[in-house]
Amino acid sequence: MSPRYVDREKKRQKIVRAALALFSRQGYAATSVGCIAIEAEVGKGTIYEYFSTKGDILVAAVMEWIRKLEMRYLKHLETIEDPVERLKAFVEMSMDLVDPLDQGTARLSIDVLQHTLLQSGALYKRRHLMKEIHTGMRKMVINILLEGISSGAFRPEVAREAEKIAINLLGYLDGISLHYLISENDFDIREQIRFSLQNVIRMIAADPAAGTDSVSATPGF
Amino acid sequence: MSPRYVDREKKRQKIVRAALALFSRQGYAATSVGCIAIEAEVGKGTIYEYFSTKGDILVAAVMEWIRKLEMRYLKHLETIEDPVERLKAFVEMSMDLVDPLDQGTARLSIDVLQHTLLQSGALYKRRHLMKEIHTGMRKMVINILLEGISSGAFRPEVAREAEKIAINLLGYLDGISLHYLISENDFDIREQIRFSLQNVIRMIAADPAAGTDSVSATPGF
DNA sequence: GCGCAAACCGACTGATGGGTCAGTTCCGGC
DNA sequence: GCCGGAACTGACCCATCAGTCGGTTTGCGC
Repeated sequence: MSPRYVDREKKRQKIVRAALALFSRQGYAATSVGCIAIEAEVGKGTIYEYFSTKGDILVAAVMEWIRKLEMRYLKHLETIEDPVERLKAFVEMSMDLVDPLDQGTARLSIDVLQHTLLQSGALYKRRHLMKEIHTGMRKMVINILLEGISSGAFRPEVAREAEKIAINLLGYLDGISLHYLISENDFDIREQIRFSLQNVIRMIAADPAAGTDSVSATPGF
Repeated sequence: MSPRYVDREKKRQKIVRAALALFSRQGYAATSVGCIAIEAEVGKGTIYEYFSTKGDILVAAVMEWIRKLEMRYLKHLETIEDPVERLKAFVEMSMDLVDPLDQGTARLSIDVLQHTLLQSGALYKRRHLMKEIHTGMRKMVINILLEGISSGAFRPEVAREAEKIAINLLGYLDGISLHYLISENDFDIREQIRFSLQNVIRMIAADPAAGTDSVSATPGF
């Protein structure tokens, strides 16, 4: 009575990773459980030893994806001292997700949206997870702002509006990225974001000149 | 030899409307052609007298949806003279699509995104249509800006950046709306947009006081 | 009222794919 | 070496649904 040993957590990971790869390549709907099994090099039945429904695989895959992204953000940001540069870095990382036109990110995002908003979606009953992710990102931005205030880089009054600024910034980044994906190369997303960020920084910076190079008096969003 | 007469265009409309209602209520994937037939009060076979695939129905429904939206925008905007008010009205209309938490709009938008971005999507081969829609909206905003400049409400330098401003504004509106739908009531979208718009207006207005009520010196996005 | 073709219909088909389960393999302990 | 049970497997089951097709209804012209 000593059963065969196997690192279940590791195998689970393998399945999740395979699923994530396929979801981002083909989308959730177009990926069958059989496909995932092949990609993960296990039998289809085995999948169901680790997950009870296809939807559960999606949930696990999405959490894995987000977790990695967050780690990347945090790791990169903590190497940067200057608050203004930090804010720029944050924005740039978001851009990097889509700018070398990466439809994988888009496909994942859209599947997440769909399954969060549809009653029949796999994430619908776990909307709180999505909320928490947003809250996490929001806190990241708020932190940058508050630390910028502490260091004197941003104006103290910013504190009062930090949350609003964060919410708007995150909304903007997602929105412009989506539009970019649809419009393909119709506009230069980096220039758009630079333009926008420049204005944000000019508004929140203690030193009005902080708005980087070529600070024309151009108005902006 | 005189066949039975029927207003094909009208019946087609009926099907499209039924489909649109169901798509916005349940999403495209969860809506079967049989369902559409019932909602439209026709036989399933009849549907295929008017459309050759389910995807074609989606295309028609989306175009109908957008057409109506655009009409509503144009009709409402032309009643407003003042450029600042016009810009505000434009933004407010966008908000009205989601604020009394309307997930129908979201479901439609997401289906559109999905089918535009996925190779297997019904709109993939007609991405140009989606682009054109974006271009149309963009032109609407640019027009407001340019007319505002003509009338002296906005600063002349705005002209140079009008397109960038429009692109960013539209991206922002879509993004913040999506976040709002996911976060449910986590933030006050109207306040967020008011905050953002206030700053935009302050930047582009010729008269710095145009930024409406309570123009604190708060920075913003 | 009759002929005819357009319009309509819903039962049927074929394919797809999520989920199951009976059987097999594997491994550690004795 | 053989027992037990966990781990694994893929053929199978079954629900769903897009799309088809043979048959029916409708209403205009004569």
